[in-house]
Amino acid sequence: MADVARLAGVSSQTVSRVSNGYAGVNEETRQQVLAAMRELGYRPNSAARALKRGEFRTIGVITFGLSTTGNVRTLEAIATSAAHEGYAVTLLPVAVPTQDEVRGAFSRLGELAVDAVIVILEVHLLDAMTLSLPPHIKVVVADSDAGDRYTVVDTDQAGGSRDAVRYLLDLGHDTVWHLAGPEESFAAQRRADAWRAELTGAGRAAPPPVRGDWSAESGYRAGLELAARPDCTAVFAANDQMALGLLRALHERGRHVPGDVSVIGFDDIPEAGSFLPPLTTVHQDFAEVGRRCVEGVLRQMGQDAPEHGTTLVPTRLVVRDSTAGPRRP
Amino acid sequence: MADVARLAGVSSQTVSRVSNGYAGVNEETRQQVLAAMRELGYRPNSAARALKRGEFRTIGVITFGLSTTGNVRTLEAIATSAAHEGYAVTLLPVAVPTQDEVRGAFSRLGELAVDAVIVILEVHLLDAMTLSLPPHIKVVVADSDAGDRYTVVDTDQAGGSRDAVRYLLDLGHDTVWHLAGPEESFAAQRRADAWRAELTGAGRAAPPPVRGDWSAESGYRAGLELAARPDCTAVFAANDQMALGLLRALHERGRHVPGDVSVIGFDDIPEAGSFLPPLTTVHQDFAEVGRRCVEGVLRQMGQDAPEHGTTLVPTRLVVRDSTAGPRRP
DNA sequence: CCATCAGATGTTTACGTAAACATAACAGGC
DNA sequence: GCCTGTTATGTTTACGTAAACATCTGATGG
Repeated sequence: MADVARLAGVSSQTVSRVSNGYAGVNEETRQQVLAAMRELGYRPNSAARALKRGEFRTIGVITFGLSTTGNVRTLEAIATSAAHEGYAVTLLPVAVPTQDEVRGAFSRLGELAVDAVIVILEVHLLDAMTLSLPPHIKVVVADSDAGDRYTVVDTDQAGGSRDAVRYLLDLGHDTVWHLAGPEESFAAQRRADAWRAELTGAGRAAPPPVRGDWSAESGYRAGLELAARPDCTAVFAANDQMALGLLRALHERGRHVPGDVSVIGFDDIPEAGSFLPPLTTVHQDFAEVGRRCVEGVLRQMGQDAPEHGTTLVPTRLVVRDSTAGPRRP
Repeated sequence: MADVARLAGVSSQTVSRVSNGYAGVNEETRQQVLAAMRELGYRPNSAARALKRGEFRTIGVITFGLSTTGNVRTLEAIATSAAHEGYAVTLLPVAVPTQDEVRGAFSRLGELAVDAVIVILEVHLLDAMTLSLPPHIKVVVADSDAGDRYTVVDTDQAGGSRDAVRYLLDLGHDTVWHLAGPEESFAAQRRADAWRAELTGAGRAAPPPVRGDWSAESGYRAGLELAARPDCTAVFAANDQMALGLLRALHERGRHVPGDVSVIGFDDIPEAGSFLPPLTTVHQDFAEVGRRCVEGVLRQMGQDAPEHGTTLVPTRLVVRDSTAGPRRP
């Protein structure tokens, strides 16, 4: 900066003003400074800036694995929104979802150049580490429940699930089976609860849910069980990957979809429309979730006190070819 | 830091020494300083550190969309390896893959707190922007060709493709059709070239390739074309998503897989084993690619001059149920 | 018994920037 | 003609850290 100032024949402060787009700089001077910057290939040093301004213009994102579609799409939206607001995004991967690992991520975070954090993690992993966060850092939690402690942004898991169940009931099925996600998952929990609530509300008996771990493979195994039950004519799978495995199992066992069994998934991954048959599923607006996370974080940065409360992003049922009315004898 | 020093009754320099794990500090003093740190909730300020040390311990990753499986898995591996080496990862998403967008990302990068960059992008988007990078920043390019200018880490696209084609030929097919990726993609190009080379090498005629855009939907459309050709008994799809669409098209047209048509994909996405039928595919070791990217970047940071040259990560053919010998009349 | 040296700690300084304050030049009003 | 206010620019300082250098203490050996 000093070099630029010297070359342009001005003070370093004027260079700073130009570099920050300050108003009160003579146009002629401004051009000279800009020319000097170009000539010397000047780049403002962001460390010095951060030091001086006391903020990094960076948001940290803690997430467990980028393996699940949802996390990735949310992350992408976060990165895009953040970039749009002039913020960078720093990634904090948590290798294994244990308390220790999460604690480690949070403590690394403590010495990281970050103004705020967005957490995409199951809440039960989050409990212990609240304290270890530097107090001025703002937090938003995605896809979890902690509305009493943090700002939370989440897909309307319950609404989407109820829509799915109701759609199947409206088609004439007596009841709807559920291929649930892993027990530890809050999202899985919510989807299962809503499924049960909707059935109960309609006066139907809820069959025992079958549990998977989100993977297509686990959906296949669960599907083999379900295929063996002739009274199973409709299944609500907690995500599309498991639905894929389910479709394979049903196919192998000669149960036709949607003739014999209707299947609905959750997420609407890009491939869902190319399954055999194309999958009816609950569309999640991950982009919106990401956007609102960034929004929440920025809003908090404008204030002094943290917020709490939950924002729900609505879902939409996408009807394709894996659902039909039951075959009546 | 000054507060900690005061409370512990030492100089700030000693605090710095403790905070950096320097050897020559009396154990007793050390404990006092640590106690003071705890009491005051001291966190080293990373901006000041970066300013003083002249490095950020951060790697930037420029990538177009996180939509494609490969990019994400590579990114994940990069983040994990980097964390392991004490580096953070900053994400620079490129919204639309145009020269302008990429140029924008690179210029944002210029003022970003980053020591090195890993670029996961098709090279043809990269050409113009070489200059705009601050000279001291190290670059590694993944999944692209620029071995003459940068360090490149890539999957052995050619090897994997040749394996796939040879496997199909060995099963007895006369030739292998190709469902190619988009023209602009370097990876697609390489896979197509290798496919053609292997066929030619075996003295077979290469049928005209059908082009998709990586999406399952495009694979479906291409599949409808291929299904109409009775002489098509084996297809090598440039990725698993397109293979999925292809399977659907073949199924709809009553062409049995693998009875009538054999299909091989590329990537080995987690769902590939749950396709109908489970997909034979070329496994890519994304984790290894990511690891080597980080390694390459760190190696360069130890040196003054940039490197160039290409590292290839081998692939592995995973045989499942979508391939078989041709049905001989 | 003193020179020498190693270990432990303190002092000074600089990293690059921008806020706060200071200065200079000039225009307009009385 | 002088005071006031505005605009453009310069000077000083502090952000939090760590390298370089300085100092102090006590031990060792000739």
